[in-house]
Amino acid sequence: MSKDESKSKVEARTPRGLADREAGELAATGRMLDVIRQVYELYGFEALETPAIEYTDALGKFLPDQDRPNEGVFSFQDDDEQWLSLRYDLTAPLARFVAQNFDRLPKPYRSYRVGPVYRNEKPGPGRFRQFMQFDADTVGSASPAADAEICMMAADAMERLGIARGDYVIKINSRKVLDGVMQSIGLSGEENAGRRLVVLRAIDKLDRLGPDGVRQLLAEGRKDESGDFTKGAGLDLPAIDTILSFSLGGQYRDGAPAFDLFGLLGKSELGAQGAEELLEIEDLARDAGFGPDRIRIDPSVVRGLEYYTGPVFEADLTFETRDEKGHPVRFGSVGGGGRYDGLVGRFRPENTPATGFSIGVSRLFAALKLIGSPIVSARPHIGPVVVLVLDRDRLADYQRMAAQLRNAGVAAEVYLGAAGMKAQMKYADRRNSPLAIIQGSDEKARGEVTIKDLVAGARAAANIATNEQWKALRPAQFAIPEAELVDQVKKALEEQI
RNA sequence: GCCGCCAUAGCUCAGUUGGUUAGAGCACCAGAUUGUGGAUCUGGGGGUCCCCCGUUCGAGCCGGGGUGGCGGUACCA
Repeated sequence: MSKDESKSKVEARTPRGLADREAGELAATGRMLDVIRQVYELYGFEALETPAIEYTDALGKFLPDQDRPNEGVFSFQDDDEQWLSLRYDLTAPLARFVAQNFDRLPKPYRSYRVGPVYRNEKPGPGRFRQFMQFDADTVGSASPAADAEICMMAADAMERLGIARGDYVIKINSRKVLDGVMQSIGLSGEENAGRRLVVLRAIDKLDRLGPDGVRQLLAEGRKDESGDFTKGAGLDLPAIDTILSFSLGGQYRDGAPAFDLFGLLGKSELGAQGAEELLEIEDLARDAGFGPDRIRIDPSVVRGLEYYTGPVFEADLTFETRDEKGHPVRFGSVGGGGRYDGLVGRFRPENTPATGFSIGVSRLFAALKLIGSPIVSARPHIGPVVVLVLDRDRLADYQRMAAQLRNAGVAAEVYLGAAGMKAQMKYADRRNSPLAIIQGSDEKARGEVTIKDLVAGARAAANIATNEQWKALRPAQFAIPEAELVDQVKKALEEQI
């Protein structure tokens, strides 16, 4: 290759924030998704798939500036000049689908969907620009029973995935209650919308920053250890105490909240209504056997800020793990959701109530790995049986052997290439093949085939010290009559398990 | 977005005050071994020292700017 050519070669690389996933992880993820799917279908939810690309306005985003993609969203223009975007969640496309097919769908419409979503933002540890979500939603029911059902389903899914009771909790809160609390400290009305956002964000950080950090964020602001300053909400002391006592009051005594929900919300009709809905969800769950060890009210849950209108949920893993510095740290959220009564209404004359829950698939996957759930345990991917090519002019015979094995349901391939036998064995090894099929001229003359058990062979190799021994032993291989190939291969495969 | 750290072979890293043709281990390929995965030995392939500009007789090394990666923080539908 000339220098010029090497200079013009393309560098093989993945775009930042995107990753390849290989056979082992795909299989493990697939098993995990199957378990969730089974749970959701038990609850009567049906599958739905929508495209990864939607019209930008259907996703609820404003049009991007000319030739500049919208903040956080991958967007581009179709040849009819309409703006398209890659979906950034699975809820907005569902709202579009329901609105488009409103008359023929049963109401309430229960459905689930799983797939990649895309966000055009800075990737971070465990954060990618393409990642998988698993959503379930009920559209067309305003009843707290629909919310309770979603929460119970999420709890069941956690347990079926091998997360022990007590190691997870579905926390519920209500946007109405949060708004009610803010009304009670005088933060109502349009003019305070910005400060309400700051307060909500501050509450959301209770987990990570603790009460003191949140106190700073509710007051003037907080400087983090990198020196960056986050401007606070500028509340006065009594208001801060109200927010904190509310948010911290989540501990339970004898199954009842340890704080006076209604007392606090006495001044707010909206807040009282939200609280009643929350208690009803909790009652419904409890009657169905889901106690506060699994589903409980937690006033510190905030979730996203954009479209939730009532109850919000969060699936939290409560067991402790250790970060790279050895500090104990809780795993935290693996999913969340809530009621979004306004989303479908963007497309239709009247609002349609809806509630849903979304699982962050890769985060949950990481959690299952951490607790050693067998569902995601790494099982080495078993490759095909490899038929070695010793005599180049007998390729047809080797192909016939592989075909016989495949017809009997055994994954098999003929070695492709002109390499020597040693290289072929190395190849089979790298493929993690269970068996190699060998028929050179010696075997052919006797009407035989040699089957080499690569798993047993590897085990035997560990005890062989010298090259002479290695040569002499030829471990874990045996000759069989050619006609018995399929039966003997199947037998050898069964013995490996 | 803001703050910090880093960038030399596929991977992990050496590389002297700035001085010839930039090295090691691992990995990869081949031979030793007529037809056998491991071990051992021998050999081989593989580099825009992230990019550009500058300083210098001379830059992997010094200076400026950029890009990329990592970490923190903010945002998170």
